[in-house]
Amino acid sequence: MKGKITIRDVADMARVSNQTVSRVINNRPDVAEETRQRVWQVIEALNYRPNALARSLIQQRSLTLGVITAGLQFLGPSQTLNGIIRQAEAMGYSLLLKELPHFHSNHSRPLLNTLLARQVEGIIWAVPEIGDNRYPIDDQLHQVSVPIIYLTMRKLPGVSTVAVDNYLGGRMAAQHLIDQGYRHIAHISGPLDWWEARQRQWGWFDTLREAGLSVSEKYSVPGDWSTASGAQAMTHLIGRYPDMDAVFVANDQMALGAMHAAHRRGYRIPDDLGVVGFDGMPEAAYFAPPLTTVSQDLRELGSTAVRQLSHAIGFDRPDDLVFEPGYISLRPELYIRESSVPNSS
Amino acid sequence: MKGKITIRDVADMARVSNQTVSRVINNRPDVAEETRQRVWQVIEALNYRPNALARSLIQQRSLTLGVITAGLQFLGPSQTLNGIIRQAEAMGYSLLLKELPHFHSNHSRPLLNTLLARQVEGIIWAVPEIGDNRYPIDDQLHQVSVPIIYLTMRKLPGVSTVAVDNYLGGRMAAQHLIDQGYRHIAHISGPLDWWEARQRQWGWFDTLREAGLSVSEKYSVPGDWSTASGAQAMTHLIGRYPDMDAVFVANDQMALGAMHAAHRRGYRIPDDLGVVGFDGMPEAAYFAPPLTTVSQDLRELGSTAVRQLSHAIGFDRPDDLVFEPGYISLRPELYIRESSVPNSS
DNA sequence: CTGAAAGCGCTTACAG
DNA sequence: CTGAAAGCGCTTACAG
Repeated sequence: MKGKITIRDVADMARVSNQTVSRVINNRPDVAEETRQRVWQVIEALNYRPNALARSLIQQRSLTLGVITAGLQFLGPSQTLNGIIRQAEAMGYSLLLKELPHFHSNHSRPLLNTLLARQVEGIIWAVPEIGDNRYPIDDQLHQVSVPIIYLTMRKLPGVSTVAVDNYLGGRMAAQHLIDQGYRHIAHISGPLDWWEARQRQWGWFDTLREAGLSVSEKYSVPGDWSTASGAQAMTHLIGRYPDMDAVFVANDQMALGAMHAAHRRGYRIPDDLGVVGFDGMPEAAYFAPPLTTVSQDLRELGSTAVRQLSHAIGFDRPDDLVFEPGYISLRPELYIRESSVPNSS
Repeated sequence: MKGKITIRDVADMARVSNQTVSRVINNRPDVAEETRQRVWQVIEALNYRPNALARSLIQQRSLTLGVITAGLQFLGPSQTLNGIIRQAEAMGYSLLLKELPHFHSNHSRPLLNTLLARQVEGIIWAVPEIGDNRYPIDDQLHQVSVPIIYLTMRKLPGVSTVAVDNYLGGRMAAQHLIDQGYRHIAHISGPLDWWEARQRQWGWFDTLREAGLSVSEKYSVPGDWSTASGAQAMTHLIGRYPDMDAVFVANDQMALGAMHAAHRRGYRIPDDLGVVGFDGMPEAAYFAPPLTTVSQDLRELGSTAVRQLSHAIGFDRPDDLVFEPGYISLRPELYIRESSVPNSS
């Protein structure tokens, strides 16, 4: 460790007091031009960098946001983080990042405490709602003195949440398959302790039922989001549901596995079997065949969360405005490709 | 903002001095058991959380690492970040995350300054080396008072770097295709201003030349890493290199696009055309056909970087040991699948 | 236009 | 075992 240069060193060398240096680095107007110049020269000569910790301490403002994420090795969480960090930098916030050891972890307390100890001005809880992994947070929510924005979970009163409308996405997928003439539409879901997985499943279920098509929970087989599990689920479905002529798969990766397994069993896609995925990963346009998918804009999800959080923090908000917690729902979009458009139709 | 509880509030309420509270929260032994209990009770009652900023200021220790990344929306950077954060949390470090607006950006200076102002103890430069995007950092390296670990770039004296051996990976891919009996092996590279792309290309080139096979820069077409560009590059190659019987593609996503385009042009994979990718993304095992690929462990890359950085910082290092900057090379691994194993061989 | 004093919320010697 | 004093590196009133 080299001895750090402090504001005192600059002040001494420029023969002014430290608060004149402070005025210079904060671009205050009330400094003689000649003094300003001299101070800047010393700052550059010494390569002085003001200590942001000291500044935060006195200003009671850290300009830092905390993010708690999970499963960063997967596409979704990292897309979301990408959106968060972009928007945060654009708004002048730094990001303190924490990751849960795994999706189901309910050891979020120490992570939350670390963030709060470091005086973050707000927190984004970017962990999908799975089972009761959110309870520890709800539990201590009333003890947390900074605003929290939740991502991707169900509506709760008094809580700010941003989420993609997964139920609508499920409906869009199912409706599209119906429109294309498919009548026996199965589902490969995500793990059913995931809120997102259940929403997509319900969208599929409700749409089929409302259309008067035969539908049953038996026609829905869960995977674990992985390509391998999609292949396995498809094999189960083939055994269980011989009439099946289409399948809505809850993410693109499982859809890839499902198409792979169906192909090996002699199904031609889309003629024997229509397939729709979920997520809109760019590679899906190059699967064999190109995959129809319900696209969700997770980067938009992330940046929306940061904007909401900034409002909730309120430094940029007029004093007479009050932040109202609310639920923001993002609309997914259907990308239609070969996998769901039979040649005969 | 609720009025924050400070150590003074706890001290007053527990009728002790603030340094006794300090002793309790830092688990110092020299506190009477009865006092300790009383203080803890007050801490819990007031839900007191020590301010980490104040602590860092006096202890001259932030327990924070800075990470500069780019392109988090892509698989590679987010895998690497995943490895970094895991290891950082395991070692008790928090992470301050910054992202360059795009890969080529050379506006890294403000990001670096923000990190240093916040007193990070070390920095991981997790940006691939592209063109001269590293120069701004090299430029001010001598002014930076904390250790930096670079990821994924060429060897430089006096600089600590961790990288996958991309040259070796290129060699492994080419050698494997030769071993499988292919003789006219083309290459789809990444953008050639990327160091990684050039390394993989050279590995391919050298291996073919050493094997006495015909090889030329003309047989190498660059893509931009995207699936779409892989398809396009393959179309070019088909026109340019009619004898081609195999291709080494510099990442799995372009390999997907390349297989897609080749398939449309009537090539059967692997019999008419052998294909090897790079990265080892899990989905590659489910491509049509399953893709042989050179796998790189980017999470290992990230965690290795954190371990190195921790050594360089030196709080856990005996005083008589000196940290020697060095170059750590990670070995990739070949996953052999259908796309490169002709049925006739 | 500039500086002496006080303080943000902690920890580190130093007394007793 | 416990507390009064000093200080980490800044900024914020307050004088002049």
